[in-house]
Amino acid sequence: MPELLEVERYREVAVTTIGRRITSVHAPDRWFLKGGLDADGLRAATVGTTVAAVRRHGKVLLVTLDSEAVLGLRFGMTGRLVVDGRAPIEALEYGPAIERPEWDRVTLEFADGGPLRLNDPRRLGGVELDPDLRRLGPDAWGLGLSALRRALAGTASPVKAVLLDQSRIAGLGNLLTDEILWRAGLDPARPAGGLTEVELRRLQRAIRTTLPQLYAQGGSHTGVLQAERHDDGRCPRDGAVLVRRTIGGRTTRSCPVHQR
DNA sequence: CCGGATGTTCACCT
DNA sequence: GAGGTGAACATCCG
Repeated sequence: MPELLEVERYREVAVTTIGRRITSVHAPDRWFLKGGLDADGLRAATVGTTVAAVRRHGKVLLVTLDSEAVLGLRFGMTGRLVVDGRAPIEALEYGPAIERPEWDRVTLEFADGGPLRLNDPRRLGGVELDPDLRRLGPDAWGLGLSALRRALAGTASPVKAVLLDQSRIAGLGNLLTDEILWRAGLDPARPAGGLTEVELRRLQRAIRTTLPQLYAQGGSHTGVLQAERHDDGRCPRDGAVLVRRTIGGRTTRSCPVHQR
């Protein structure tokens, strides 16, 4: 999905639906509804209610209704949010530039204003009623040192795999994780539980500074490593040819010189 | 034509 | 039990 920076932009446009009453729901794709939810159940839980709050945890957008039901919206890799015809992100980095109506997986229509649509070509996202937030770790934005220490403790898994694990820390995806580890000067394959206190501080600082900076620049793909994500890509810091590996199931690029 | 791409989940191994 | 791998979802792009 979009990583937490992109979902944060979705949140900003979604808050404009607060106070608006839902008049109808379209959910033609059964597969997109998660946790045993079907279109009738979604309709019963939402139609006639008013949007009371919109917030984000990790990569999940949470729409709270005045019935106290909560809709959890996930965007997979290619999910777009469109509200009142406004798409905060027109084209995702790895998604199609165009938008087709048949890719609208869930649509909420309101008594006033245009609809909220989740448009997802690849159907990797989903919508859930009352998602279990206990399955998510603390949000990566503003993550403190003690929370990071807790998240990494007690596992020999590669630090990158742990940063990607949404139940440990919520919000980081593949691009952000590579960028953060590059900035922290840490090898993504290092066992998470084996970091020294000094390294933990470096990592926490990289998380704390990278997220607002890339957010201000326009998203997860605006890191300095992004332009070098190809064969023969070189480290922007010291010029070494970047190493490409699979860690945590994802393509990982890192500098063999300064990431140790 | 083939392989891979900001993600999650699950079955199946080791 | 902890981790890792591959498949599935479906489309676009180089």
